Amino acid sequence: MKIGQATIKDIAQELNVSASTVSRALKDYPGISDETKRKVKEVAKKLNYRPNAIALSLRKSRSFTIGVIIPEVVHFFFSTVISGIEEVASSRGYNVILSQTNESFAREKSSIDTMLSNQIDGFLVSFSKGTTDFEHFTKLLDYGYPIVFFDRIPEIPNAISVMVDDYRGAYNATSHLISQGYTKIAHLAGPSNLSISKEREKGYRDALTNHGMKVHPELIIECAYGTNDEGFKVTEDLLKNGKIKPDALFANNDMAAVGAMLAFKSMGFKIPEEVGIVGFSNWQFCAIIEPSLSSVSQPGFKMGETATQMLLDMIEQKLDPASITAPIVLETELLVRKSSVK
Amino acid sequence: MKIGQATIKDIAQELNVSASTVSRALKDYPGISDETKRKVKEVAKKLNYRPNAIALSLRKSRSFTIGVIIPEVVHFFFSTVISGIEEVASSRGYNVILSQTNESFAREKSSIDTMLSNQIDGFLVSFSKGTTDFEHFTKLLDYGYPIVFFDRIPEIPNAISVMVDDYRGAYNATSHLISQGYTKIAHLAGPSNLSISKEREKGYRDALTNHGMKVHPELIIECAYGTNDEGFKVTEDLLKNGKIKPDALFANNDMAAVGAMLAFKSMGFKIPEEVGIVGFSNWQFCAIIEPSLSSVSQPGFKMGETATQMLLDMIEQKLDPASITAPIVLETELLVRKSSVK
DNA sequence: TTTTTTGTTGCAATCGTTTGCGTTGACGAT
DNA sequence: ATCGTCAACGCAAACGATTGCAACAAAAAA
Repeated sequence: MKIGQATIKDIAQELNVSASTVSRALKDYPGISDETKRKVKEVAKKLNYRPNAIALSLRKSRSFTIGVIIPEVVHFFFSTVISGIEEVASSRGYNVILSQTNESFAREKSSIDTMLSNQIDGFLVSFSKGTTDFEHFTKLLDYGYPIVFFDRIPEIPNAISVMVDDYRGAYNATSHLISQGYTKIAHLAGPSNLSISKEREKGYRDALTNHGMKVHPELIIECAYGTNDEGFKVTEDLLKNGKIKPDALFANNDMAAVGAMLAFKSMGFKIPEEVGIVGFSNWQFCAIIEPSLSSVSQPGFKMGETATQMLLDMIEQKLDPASITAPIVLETELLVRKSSVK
Repeated sequence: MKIGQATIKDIAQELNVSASTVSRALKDYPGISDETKRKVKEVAKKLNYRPNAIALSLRKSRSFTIGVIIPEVVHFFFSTVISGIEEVASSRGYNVILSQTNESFAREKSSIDTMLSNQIDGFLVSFSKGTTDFEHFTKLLDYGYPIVFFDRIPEIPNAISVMVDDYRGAYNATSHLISQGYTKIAHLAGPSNLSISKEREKGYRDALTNHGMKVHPELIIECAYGTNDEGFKVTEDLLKNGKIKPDALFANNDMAAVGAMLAFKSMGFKIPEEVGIVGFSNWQFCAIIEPSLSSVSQPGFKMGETATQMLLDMIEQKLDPASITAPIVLETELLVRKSSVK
């Protein structure tokens, strides 16, 4: 009495033909009379026949399902990426199975394991902050298993990845602050084991240097969590105890930027008149807070789309992984709002 | 050369026993000598054996996978729910396959179809705004297919659903505005075909009535999209062309509330001194905008957890759907911030 | 020694579908 | 009458795992 239970055999029985004939008739194979094809299709429709994808997967060792490994779902950028992934996957007839690691290495590994048992056709991965050992990925890559990394990309050979131009985004953001006349620009950096953090910091440093300004290491502070509170605390601490008082700040992410903004405000600084701030990611709230927060927008949706297209092309052998030698880089856009314009 | 390719047969061959023996040995069935069990497990580990979940699904007609149908992923509340779903599912050994409908009825139907072919064990559904015909659900329910609806729940018999107490949330929010001395409270309502919108509007109306205030229909405006811009526009229009000028506003969702807030500000009103505002959902930005936005927080994570627990219990026959006669209602919490305190 | 019991293991079917190959019968050509 | 051709279809194995039943040996009971 279960749903969609009509099988090829049921159709076969009803018409007194063999299962093979039904299978071929449904797929318009040659060697089946038009008459039979007609009848088979008719009965199939009558019985509401729906091919059993599981049986198909078993036969073909293909599941038409891709696995997405992501640190957290409740995150504006990542949810945007997921959205892009889902759009492309479903339009190309693939299912998306989702697993969030909550930034835990152990969960990342076990997720991959269970997905492998489910005969996933390929992986879309943004690894967790806790991941420093990449053997579970390299092993798969060695076997030729299709994987596309996005946003957080590993430093391993032959890995296919899609990223945004973090360096240039950070460079532009910092240059913008400089052009506005701010002179002592601090940086709230991200976790140092993520390449995106390093790239952003490098962009920040190079922008200063290229504009003839000095880089003060004490103005670069790592925010491991990237939360509102953390941004507030480190900024407050910097203002109270630091030797150099910054008059601007470029943050690795928007949440930290907001925290910093609140800290500056609570210490009596006026934004943007006295202090300029720029964030990264362009979360939804950037436009609606007071003052509105300038930010580097990342094309999350496009990243999801691009990564998925590539993965599916690899799965369907339309794309040779060896032909991709460098990460795909998507451009960012600096959205200048009130928080950084004097 | 594919990964995880070692099958039960490979183990069997290596030890010169039959596949059945291996299967039983791995599951510690009685009737297999300890010696054999030991050897089998040893070889299994050596070959990195991983049971093929697809083959298992076919055999047992169970996929240990649940399907989640959701209007959109890029939405704070829904992403929170997904997070809760994922936590419970993975802790109980289930996979989550995700599909977003983008509020389209057609996609909702086709998603369900493909998931059915994938032998999904059950559904977690929040249907789209475009859904008015529920036959695709009732048909499944009639067959005893496990479904749990969340947040947006249908008015069909025997449906199991989890919702938040929208009525009480709205009632409390409105009462709070009244207690602060606001007298002409407007309401930005949600799409009228969603029960959550109706409940919230009802809570708003009842709060007014019970406090001896009149309900002015011209102060209730439907916002079909619930966006920032829409909230801004309708509020601006209300202030410019409306007969009654509101001095407070309760919005069906936070985005619209922010839009309204910006509209009030742009017309020169001071918040909260002259105008009080309360939103719904407690999006992340509520706490960081200026003034911070009072809002009714919905337990999204808990909703995901609860719905998933129930679904899995139904799937595993630990819960008889017939024993659930009313929707499960989760409590909301009114978070009072600056936007509504004179 | 014969029979029964017990402990281990294998055979084969099953889940739903696909597919290489063999079979059947009709028909035209010789 | 015999052969070859061809269209139309069926058989059976395969994908990987599970499981009822049968089989077989050795050990215990008769």
